Amino acid sequence: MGRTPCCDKNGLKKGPWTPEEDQKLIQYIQVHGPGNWRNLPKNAGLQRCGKSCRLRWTNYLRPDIRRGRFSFEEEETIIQLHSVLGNKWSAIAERLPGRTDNEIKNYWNTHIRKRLLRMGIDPVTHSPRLDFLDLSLLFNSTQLNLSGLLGLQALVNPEIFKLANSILLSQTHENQELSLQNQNSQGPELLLQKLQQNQLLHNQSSIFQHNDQLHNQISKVPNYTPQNVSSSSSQSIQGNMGSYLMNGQAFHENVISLQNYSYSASEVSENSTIQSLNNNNNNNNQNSQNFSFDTPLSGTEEEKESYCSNFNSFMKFEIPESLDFDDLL
DNA sequence: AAATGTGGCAACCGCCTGCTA
DNA sequence: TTAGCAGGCGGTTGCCACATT
Repeated sequence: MGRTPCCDKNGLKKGPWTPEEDQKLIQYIQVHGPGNWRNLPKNAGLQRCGKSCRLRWTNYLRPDIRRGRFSFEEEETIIQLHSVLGNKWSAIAERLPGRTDNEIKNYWNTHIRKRLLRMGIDPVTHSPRLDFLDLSLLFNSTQLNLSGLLGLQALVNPEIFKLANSILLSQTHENQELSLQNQNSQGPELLLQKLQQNQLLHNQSSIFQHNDQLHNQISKVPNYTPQNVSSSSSQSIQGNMGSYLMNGQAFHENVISLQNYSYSASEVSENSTIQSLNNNNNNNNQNSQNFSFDTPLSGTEEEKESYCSNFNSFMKFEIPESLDFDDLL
């Protein structure tokens, strides 16, 4: 009838391991090898549960464990794998030699997750967050094409948004040089000039900023009135901008520097389960017709964090190829 | 200098799956 | 056949160190 219990939990020690206990465990496994965790504590002279021994060995004492700071490559790998596998830490750990699932899980929760949030990326869906953004402003813009631009790159690049905003303000003041009638063909050039003038292209570390800052800036854009949004025109501008930004810089058009880092809303389930990556942009038009923008301005933190999955197909977002997360902080 | 807050991480908890007696 | 355990896994907790007030 079944196996006998692995251990009698009464009287067994819990809590942090002492160096002496570590030494006993190491010495025993060096002689007998890992495994048979049920009998290991007794044989090794440890007052620990076999489960605790296994955990200590696999997460800390194993000789092949790499300690220390995660490299950028490791971070990138983790993000990529997480976008595919979700919280399957053991599966992710298999692809990161020397790293344990526990270590990766901790690193995700304490570093990467927070950084993604600061960057305006939902760590669950790996899509942009617009938590506090009043999206109606974007859709109601009189500056159709520019608003499309704002809704794309600018959502993760407040500097570009500032620039676009300044253009709008210029137009408001009847600055003919920045006539928005020419935005489709000349807007990107003007933007580029502005960008270069402001040396924005040389300030990679300022690319991502907090959403509330973005929201504040959007609020400054004057005189919005309703107008349809053409995703194709948005794509056009985005493409141009992508080209400009890519020119000698660290952006990839069509996203995905942390490779294939682009999703569409239709492929993100309601419970934020990651279902796929590597989506092309063909779904953008149809997806943009099916949105429900119930901005959770008064929702819980979790709701706010998971919000935005519906917004993905409206926009692409980009991550600098050589982005160093630490530089963003 | 002390109190309080925050972040990082090791370890535990509880559930699930597969195995075994 | 099946009850029940071992091992594995993800989520969570709690301690400690450091930062801030």
